[in-house]
Amino acid sequence: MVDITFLLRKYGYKVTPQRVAIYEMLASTRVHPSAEMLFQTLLPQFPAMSLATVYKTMDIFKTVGIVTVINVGEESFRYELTTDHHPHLVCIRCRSVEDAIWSEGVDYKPWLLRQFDFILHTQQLFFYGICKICNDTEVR
Amino acid sequence: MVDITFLLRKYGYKVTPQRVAIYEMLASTRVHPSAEMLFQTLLPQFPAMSLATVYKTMDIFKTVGIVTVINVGEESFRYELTTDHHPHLVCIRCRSVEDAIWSEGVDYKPWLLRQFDFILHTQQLFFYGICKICNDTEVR
DNA sequence: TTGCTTGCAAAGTTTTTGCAGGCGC
DNA sequence: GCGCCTGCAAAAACTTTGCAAGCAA
Repeated sequence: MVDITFLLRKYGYKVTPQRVAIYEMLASTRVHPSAEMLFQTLLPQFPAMSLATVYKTMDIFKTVGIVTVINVGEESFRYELTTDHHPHLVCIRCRSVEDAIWSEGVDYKPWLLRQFDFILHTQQLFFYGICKICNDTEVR
Repeated sequence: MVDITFLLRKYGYKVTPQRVAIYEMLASTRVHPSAEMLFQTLLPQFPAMSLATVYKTMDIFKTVGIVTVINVGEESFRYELTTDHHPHLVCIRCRSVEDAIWSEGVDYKPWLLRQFDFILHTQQLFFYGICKICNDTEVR
C-alpha cells in the first residue's frame, strides 16, 4: 500500500480529490477496471467529473509506476495497481479478469537471455478460458 | 501451411484476390503486422484497396481459425497465422514482436484447474524487454 | 498569487457498419 | 444471374488534446 498523497507530491504533482479517489478505487477492487468503469464508479461521488481526468490520472500513475496497463484483447485498456508479477485469468464468457497467485512462477529471465539474447524487463501472462463461476452456472 | 482457397470454400466464403493476398502476406512475414501495416503493404498490388477489407478479412480468418489476434499494449491489434502456442518477445525500444520457440513450454492446464477451477482454452505470454538488435546497437 | 488541474468540447485513432456497384461461382 | 465482396464514406468506440476557469500550495 502506497501513500498516494506523499507519492504525488514527491513527483511534483498536486494532490486532488479526484486523483485520491481514483487511487482508492483501484486499491479497493480486483476487477481491473477500464477508464470507463472507473469513470462510472466515481460519477456519484464527482457528478461533474470527466473521462479525460481519468485518462490524465492514469498517465500520471503510469509515470509514477503505481499503475500497470493490461489489455486482454478488448477494445479498451484495463488498469491495476502495480504488484509483483502474476498471470491473469481472463474468462472468455463473462469477460472477468482475475489475478492468479504465482508462487510456483518460473523465472524466464535466464532462458530468454541465453536463447534469444533478450533482456527481460516485465512480462504479461494471460490465460483465456472459463472461470469457476461461469462453469458452475453453465446451462447443461 | 494451409490451402487458403480450399479453406475459404469449405466455410462458404468466396475466394478473392484480396483475401488470398492478405493470407500470403501473413504467411510470408514474421513481423506480426497490424491492419494498417497489411493495408500499406498491399496497396501497391491493390491500389484501390480499402482498410475495411483488411478488417473484414481478419474477421473471416479469425472465424476460420487461421489467424490469432495479439495485443502487446499498443493502440492497434496485430495479427499472425495461428500456430502452436509460443510466447512473444516484445522489444520496448523498437516495438518489434518476435516469436519465441517454446519447446520447454510448461503445461499450465492442470495447475489452473486445480488451483482456480479455471478451464484453460488458450494462453498468451508476452515478454517485454530489449531485443538482441537493440541491445547490440545501443549507444554506450 | 502562481501555475498545475479540471471539465468540457473538439479532434485524433482505430475499428465497425451500411450501401451501391462489382465479381466469384 | 444470384448473392457475397469490395471500396467508399459515415459512424462508432476509445483516447488525446486545447483551453478557460478553478483550486492546491
